[in-house]
Amino acid sequence: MRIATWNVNSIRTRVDRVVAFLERHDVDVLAMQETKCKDEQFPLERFKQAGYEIAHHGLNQWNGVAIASRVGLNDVQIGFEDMPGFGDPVAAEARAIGATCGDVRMWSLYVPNGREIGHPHYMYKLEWLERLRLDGAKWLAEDPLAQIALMGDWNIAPTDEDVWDMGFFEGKTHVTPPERDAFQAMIDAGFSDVVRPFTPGPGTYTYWDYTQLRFPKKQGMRIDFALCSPALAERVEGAQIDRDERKGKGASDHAPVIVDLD
DNA sequence: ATGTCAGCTTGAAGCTGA
Repeated sequence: MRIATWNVNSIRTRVDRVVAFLERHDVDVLAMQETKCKDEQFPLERFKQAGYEIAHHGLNQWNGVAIASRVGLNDVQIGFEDMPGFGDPVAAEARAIGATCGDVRMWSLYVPNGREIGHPHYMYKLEWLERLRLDGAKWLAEDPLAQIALMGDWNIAPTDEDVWDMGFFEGKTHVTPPERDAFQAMIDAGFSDVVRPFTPGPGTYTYWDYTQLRFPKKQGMRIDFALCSPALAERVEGAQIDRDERKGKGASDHAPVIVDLD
């Protein structure tokens, strides 16, 4: 089985590219982030024609997460237990959706950006990650053999190798110790980065800012991850980052990350 | 931050978010 994750940065703008990607790579399950639309605006029919079912959660033009599957799509869950909200009034955002696809419990996750160090959104990001970790640890405690894939845009570069220039990120989010600690806590809870062994760095990224010619200059960040439970990690046979999808007109600023399971 | 995007408001250009 082949699973993947991709921050598509608007599914309505990107649907042609996304469906072509699924077919080109023969992907069974895709976790999408930043669909940027409400449920009724999601281009369901295009996926259906290609043979995929969709579970989508979108509340407005911000965030939005989805799972496309051609191997079943069951027990859909919107958000996780005690997932923090944001805003005034505080409300849950469309940042997490889970579904069982074949024998894998898939999650599409869009971790809050954080905006600036010390910003309320930064505190929200850390709290969101902590609650996700607690829920994830609980799933594994309940079933140590659970096959769980936490797929998504984590908005964290876990090591200095994961950004093009640490100097540039001084005083910025995505690289701060509290964010990195929160990411490491997911690893310590039992979810491992199954892509890195197949895509070593330095210079291996999944995201390049649209501005300043970051992509042609190879100035990116590695912030999109597939974190797998122990039982699922054992099944991983390969992984790749499809950098080609960042090329050309109409590209998302993120590249898809693909994982092969036995 | 924005030599870039995307979506919304609104009726051409400004705002938010990334």
